[in-house]
Amino acid sequence: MAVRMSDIADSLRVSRSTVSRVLSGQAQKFRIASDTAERILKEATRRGYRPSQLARGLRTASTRTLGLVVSDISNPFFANLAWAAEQAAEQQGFAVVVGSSGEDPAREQAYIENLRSRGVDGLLVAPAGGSGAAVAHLAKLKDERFPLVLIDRFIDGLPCDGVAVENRKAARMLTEALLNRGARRIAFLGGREEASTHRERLEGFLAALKGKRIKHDPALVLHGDFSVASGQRHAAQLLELGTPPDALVCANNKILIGCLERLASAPAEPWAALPMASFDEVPFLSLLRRPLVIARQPERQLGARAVALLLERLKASPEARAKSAHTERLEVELKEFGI
Amino acid sequence: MAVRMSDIADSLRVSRSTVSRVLSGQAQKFRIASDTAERILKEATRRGYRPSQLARGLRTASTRTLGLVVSDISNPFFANLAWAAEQAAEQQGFAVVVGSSGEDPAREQAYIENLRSRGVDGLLVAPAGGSGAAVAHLAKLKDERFPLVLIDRFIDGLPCDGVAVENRKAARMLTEALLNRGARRIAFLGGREEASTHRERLEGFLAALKGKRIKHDPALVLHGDFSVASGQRHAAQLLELGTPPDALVCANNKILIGCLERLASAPAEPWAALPMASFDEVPFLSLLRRPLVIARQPERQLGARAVALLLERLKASPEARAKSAHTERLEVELKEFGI
DNA sequence: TTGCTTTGCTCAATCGAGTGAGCAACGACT
DNA sequence: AGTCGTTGCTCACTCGATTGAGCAAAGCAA
Repeated sequence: MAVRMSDIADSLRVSRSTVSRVLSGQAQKFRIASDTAERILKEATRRGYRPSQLARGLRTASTRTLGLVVSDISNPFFANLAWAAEQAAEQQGFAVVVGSSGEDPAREQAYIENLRSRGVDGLLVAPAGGSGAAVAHLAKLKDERFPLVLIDRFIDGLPCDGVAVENRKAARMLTEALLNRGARRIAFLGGREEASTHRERLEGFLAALKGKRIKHDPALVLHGDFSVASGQRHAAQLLELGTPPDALVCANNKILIGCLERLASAPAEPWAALPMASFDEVPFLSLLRRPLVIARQPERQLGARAVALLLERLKASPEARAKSAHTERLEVELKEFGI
Repeated sequence: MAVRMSDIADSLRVSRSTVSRVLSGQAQKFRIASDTAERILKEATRRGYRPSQLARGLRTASTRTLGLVVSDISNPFFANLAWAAEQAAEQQGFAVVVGSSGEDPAREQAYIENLRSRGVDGLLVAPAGGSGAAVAHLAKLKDERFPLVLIDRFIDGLPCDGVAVENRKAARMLTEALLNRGARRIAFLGGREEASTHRERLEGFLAALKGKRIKHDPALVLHGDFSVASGQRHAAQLLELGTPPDALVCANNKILIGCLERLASAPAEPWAALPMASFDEVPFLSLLRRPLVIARQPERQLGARAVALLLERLKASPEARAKSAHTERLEVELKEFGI
């Protein structure tokens, strides 16, 4: 169906090798007459030749493709991350194939297997997280020296290249912003306990309280997953409390959304004007007329740096690939909303 | 590096053909002794054999992969669509590779070329739209009888399988909802003029006005693209108007977001309580305390139906592929918010 | 004329899996 | 003993591109 190299070779009465060399820009190196090269290029364009990446990948063991597995593509944070990664990769002539694990380690593993059998040259993974069996497939990648860069989240005991934000510091700053407003009884609406982002953000939260010598009420520290539903459950749980909190910290945007949705139908006092802090942006937070602090993660930078790290590993010699893990932490930007 | 068929064949002292036949479930058909088959399966599992999709795809000219090109993956509408398509395809043993064109026909074309050279069996495309050169690559696909299903948007003069919602009807219903609230001077905040979604929604809007014998003010019909920035520009433009509108219809969620953001700093009268209607959901619309009607598109159904149509075409014989285009229109669900 | 270099290509193997054709061994039947 | 059918495999080509090795022709020098 499609035009092949041999079609071009045949109709120009040259060998496939010559065509291949011209089309891969090696004409000079192999002293192909510039006249021949020109004819080949012209013919290739005329017939709309498109090389089969399958054949090329099979032969060269490289597809110039990266795999990206995020935990939830419907979260704009990851969508933007994916977009940024794609742009960064494209500049180096690499394509990116994106998959979403839905926070399920089994799906994540299936996706990774799938991508590898498709011959991706390297992987970017925002791991669903966990430990033991849930991350065994990631450990295996590392054993096999398969180029892997973690993004957004890390795995305990798996030293590996990776890029994430300063979660601890950011959470601490968010919490301190609330403390400075006079809050003393702050709740933490967390995500998946297994996720490093959850744990680091919780640590930052606790550190801020400790800094002000405030003992925290364990009933105010909640976890679930990073979903809207989880945010709703958290809010519902807080509404049951005898003594309500006087401020909230949400571990990500979806939790914030769920929480706000649930609180909408709560008694105005004290819930309507409760100061809140959260990671990640959400459309029109500014319209909510609520005291709100947001830690904006630099998605574009995260994506671009992760791709850069991965490409660096790809270029490195196999021996060099065993070198120590290089992890980067990017700064967040704090944004204040509301009255 | 990875385990190959011949590795298994060698260590079991059988031929690669036998291994291939066993692993592809053709053991019965080729009368492979069940003992041999068992040994092969066991060895394959033990060594963690993962077939090379590159080699397989090259040989069989099928990768059991579908390509999906959306116009903006950072829009949750498309993200959900992609997710739904992926789930639907997976059930039939197909994988989906997603790409985002960013509403740029040239990027869209590049993406499609790329996916085809990677050997996808078929394509789902939400076209950036336009006409002439901007859609020539889609027309070419059709000429070549390459399996293609449009999704969300159609192309004028390109009869082609596709799935979208009842845009006209939905826009008309949205507009009528505003008219029933007493609005008489309604503005339409559109998207890309080239997109069929824009045009159909505009038609529905105009039809509703006509139904009430209201002559529309051309100054109230705006277009740009389907972005937040565009929504902001639309709102700014309306703010300049001598006679402000008394209600708004937005062509999609991003325009709605941009518009609301811009209106936040507008004089309360009459902007604060302006009734609005829009396509697509956005988080916590319910919290906005604004009269608001939303046409929710059934993303899951859209994705699932599109995949079903595409797989149907794939199964069809090449001759049957020339059969007339089959387009489906799904119903939207209207949701009311606000006071 | 012989020998060497340079130019400009071609040959053929290779990547990993799929597949039509074929074939040896064995039992059964005439 | 010869023929046939069945069982259980193997052989070798193929997909489309890449690549090391090799080779004919032309140019040039001795």
